Amino acid sequence: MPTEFQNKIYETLRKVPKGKVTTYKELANALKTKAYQSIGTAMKVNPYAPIVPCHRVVKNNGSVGFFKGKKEGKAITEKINMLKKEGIVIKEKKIINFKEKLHKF
DNA sequence: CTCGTGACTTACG
DNA sequence: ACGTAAGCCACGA
Repeated sequence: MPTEFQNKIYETLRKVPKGKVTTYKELANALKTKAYQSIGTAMKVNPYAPIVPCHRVVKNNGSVGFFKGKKEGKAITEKINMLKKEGIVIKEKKIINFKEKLHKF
């Protein structure tokens, strides 16, 4: 059972169009909170896996961060692959033209 | 309620 | 550039 906080995150994150990404910070800013870490935690427990594009959420510096609770391994590669298919260019786990791909609410 | 943890960020040396 | 520390806030125990 997601909390209100998480619900808000998912709702906001769902608005991110395909081919775009967002950051934990922007997300937090949109929610008017500074609990950046809590956002990450919310992703980890994210029960709306396909609906909520948690793979489109990256760190503030453009790093892809993590995915599916795995800190490294092919999960990251899968994430990158998905993003690449959506038009995002990634190099060394960093997004190219990050500022252009960044979606703002 | 308090405490520890965290898919974070920013600042400092 | 890199490591460490501090800060913030939500969540589970």
